[in-house]
Amino acid sequence: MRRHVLIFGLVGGLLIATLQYTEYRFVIIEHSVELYSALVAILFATFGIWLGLRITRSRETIRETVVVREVLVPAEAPALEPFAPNTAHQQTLGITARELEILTLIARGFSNREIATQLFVSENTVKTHCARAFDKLGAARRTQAVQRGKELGLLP
Amino acid sequence: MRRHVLIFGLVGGLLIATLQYTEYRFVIIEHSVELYSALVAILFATFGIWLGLRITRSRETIRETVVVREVLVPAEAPALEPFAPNTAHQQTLGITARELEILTLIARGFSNREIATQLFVSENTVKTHCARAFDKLGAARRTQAVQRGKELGLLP
DNA sequence: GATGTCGTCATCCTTTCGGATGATTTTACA
DNA sequence: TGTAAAATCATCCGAAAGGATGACGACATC
Repeated sequence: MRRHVLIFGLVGGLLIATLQYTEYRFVIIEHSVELYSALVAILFATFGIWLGLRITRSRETIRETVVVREVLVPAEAPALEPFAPNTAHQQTLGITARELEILTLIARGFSNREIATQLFVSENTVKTHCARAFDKLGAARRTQAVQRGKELGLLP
Repeated sequence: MRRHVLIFGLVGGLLIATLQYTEYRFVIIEHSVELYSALVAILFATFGIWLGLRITRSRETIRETVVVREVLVPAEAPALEPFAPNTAHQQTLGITARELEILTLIARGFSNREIATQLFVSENTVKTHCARAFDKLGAARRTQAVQRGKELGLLP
C-alpha cells in the first residue's frame, strides 16, 4: 500500500518531467496541450482505477474468508437460489476461494481470456488457477472440472 | 458499471474541453503545460481511485447479502430422476438427437476423442456435430454450450 | 426422380487449453 | 519479523478444440 503511493508519486513526477522535456524538444506542434492533457488524463485515470481496485481487493478477501467460516455451520445443505458451495469438500480438496471463483466462471462458459479481463488479472494467472483446480479435482478438461464441481456441490 | 464508464468519459471530455477553453482565455502564463498536466493527473487519479472503490464496494455488498440469505435459508433436496430433455426448445433450435447425445457427453466431461470412441464414429464427425450444436445454441465453447443446454433444459 | 435432412468423414488452419516449471509478490499468522 | 500459503505472471510446448468448407450415402417425402 505504501509502496503503491510511492510508485504513484514517482510515476507522476517522471511523467511530468518527461512531458516538460519532450515539450521543448520536438513536439511543439499545435494542440500539444490538449493532447498531453488527454494523454495524462487517460494514463492516470486507468492507473487510478487499477490502484483503487487493487487496494480494495484485500478487504474483499477478508470478507470472503469470514463468509466461509459462517457457511461452515449449516454444512451439508444443497441450497438452490443463493448458492452455497460445499465448503467441506472444498477444504478437504484444498481448493482456494480464488480457484473456486475461476471454476464458477468456467462453468458459466467463459474462456480463460474472458475470465482474465473480468477479474483484472492476466490470462496466465487464470491458467495457473485452472491447472491447480483441475489437479485438485482430478480433471483433465474444464468440462470435466465443471462436472466434478457440480457433483461435489462446489458449483451451482 | 456501464454507467460509471459513461460518466467517466463524459467528465473526461468536459474537462478537456474546459481546459482547452480556459487555456486560450487568461492563463497562458508560463509553465501552463506542466501545471495542467499535474492538475489533470491529480484529478483523474483521485477520480479513478474513487471509481475503483465504488465498483468494488457494490460487489462487496452483494457478497454480504448473499451470505445472510445463505445462513437463513436451509436445505432443499436435489431431485435425481431419469432426465427428460425439453424437446420444445430442442425442436425450435433444430437440434437433432445425435447432436444432443454428443452435448450430454460433452457435459459429462468427455473429450471429442473419447466421445468418438464411445459412439463408434470418427473424431471429425464428433467435431462436426459439436460445431453444428454450438452454432444452434449460439455458443463459442463447449462449456458455454453446456451452460446454455442446462438453461434450456436440454441437459440434466 | 428431385429435394431435403441427417449422419458421416475429411482437410486446412487458427485459436484455445493444458502441462510443466520457475519466479515474484501479497497476505496471514505465529 | 520471519514464514507459509495464496495469488500473480511468464515462457515453452504439445494437445485439444473450433471454424470453414466440401463431400458422400441413407432415408424420407413430395
